[in-house]
Amino acid sequence: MSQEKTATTEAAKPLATKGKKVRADAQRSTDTLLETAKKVFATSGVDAPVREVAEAAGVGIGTVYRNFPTRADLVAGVFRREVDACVAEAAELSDAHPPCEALSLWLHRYTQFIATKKGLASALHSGDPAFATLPDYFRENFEPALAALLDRAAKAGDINDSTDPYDLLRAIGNLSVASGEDSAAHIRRMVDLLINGLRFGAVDADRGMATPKNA
Amino acid sequence: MSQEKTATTEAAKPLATKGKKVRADAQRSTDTLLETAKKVFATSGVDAPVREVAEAAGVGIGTVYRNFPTRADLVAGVFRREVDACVAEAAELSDAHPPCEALSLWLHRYTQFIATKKGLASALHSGDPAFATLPDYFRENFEPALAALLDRAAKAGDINDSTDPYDLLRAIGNLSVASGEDSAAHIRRMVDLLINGLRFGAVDADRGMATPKNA
DNA sequence: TGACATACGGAACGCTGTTCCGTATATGAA
DNA sequence: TTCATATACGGAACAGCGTTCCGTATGTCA
Repeated sequence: MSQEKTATTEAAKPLATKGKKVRADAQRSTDTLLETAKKVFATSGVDAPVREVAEAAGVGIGTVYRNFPTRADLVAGVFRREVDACVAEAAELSDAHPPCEALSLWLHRYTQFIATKKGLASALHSGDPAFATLPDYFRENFEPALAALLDRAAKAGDINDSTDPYDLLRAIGNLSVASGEDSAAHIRRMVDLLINGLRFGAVDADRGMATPKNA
Repeated sequence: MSQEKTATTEAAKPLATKGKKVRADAQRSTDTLLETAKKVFATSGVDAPVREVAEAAGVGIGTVYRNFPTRADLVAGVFRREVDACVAEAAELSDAHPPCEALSLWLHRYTQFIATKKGLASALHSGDPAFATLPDYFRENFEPALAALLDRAAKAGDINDSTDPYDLLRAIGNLSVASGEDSAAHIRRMVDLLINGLRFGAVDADRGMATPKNA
């Protein structure tokens, strides 16, 4: 999404960032690296060699490691940026659509966000310390956003309120790593199935399924 | 599950196996390697070095590569074996329980099967040719098994028949890679939610949800 | 028993991530 | 502006990985 907008997201900081002053060239390197890494990862996958990112960014390998202690830190930095972007869209949709529609719309949008991060899925659970804070970051940003959407829909009587936002976040996130011929359609169907699950027993139940019943 | 039973599953063959005769020691190496690799992967993760498997199996590295052209082939071989085991259980459960119960039971069993293969999830979509046939193998074995379970439950009027077995297989498989503090409970809840989705609009709908509505 | 195809073992290769350190540069004081 | 110094940069070098290669050992069949 978007162009380059000289991204200065504060969340993308991998290092401690302990109040100290950062030299201008270092800051520039960090930004360039995040920007470049995002593209390289999109092109060659998250397994792309660090050297490839370094070369694409026009910096030496030492510079990469000075700004990101570990390869995983670089990956995590890129990830954080994209989380920010997706969360922002949640608020926008919530403002622009009716409760249940906004919920459905964002859930499917979130689905696409995750789909571009299949390679990360396994890394997240690899025990690498650089990824340790990612689940928290993920949750702290996504959960409130989804909670708001769910809340509106529940208050409107469209869904029952027995499902935890974080549960749904994880479930759809996991669902969205699916790939294959018709993965996009598959994911859409499964998310709709989950939404039907939410509507099962709701005040206004049976008002219509999320998608046509038959193929 | 099970002990060692000198496993001779025919499905675990990575090579072409073109009718030719195989020397006894080679056959033994293949079996030992699969057996050992399974344990090593369970202990050190699927990322365990090939050398570690070789050492644990008491063979040289060259032997591993003679029996499994690629590291991925070894991983795939282990995977196939475990698919066989899980599919077998599906039939057993179907014979021993009422339709909807058997379905639910196996779905949760399947969940545990997948949970031990988190590391594989990303590898499957890595484009590695050794994994290319795995999705087919997976589907060819699991789909009929689940289809039978679903069919029984649908005929009993417990669920609607609008959901494709393979869809469900993939969905739950993806759901089951979840990890974290309460991942087991989370997965259980989400599978139940999916099952409720199946029951939404069924002949005997509203006969009771798969799990208590509230926490 | 012998001959030959086959399998075995492990040194060696190329590609990773990562470390190290001499060199270059930004920053703040004079 | 000029200098001193902390900081950042670049890339050679190292360790660990998957994989290849080939001399040696071992089944198999006559």
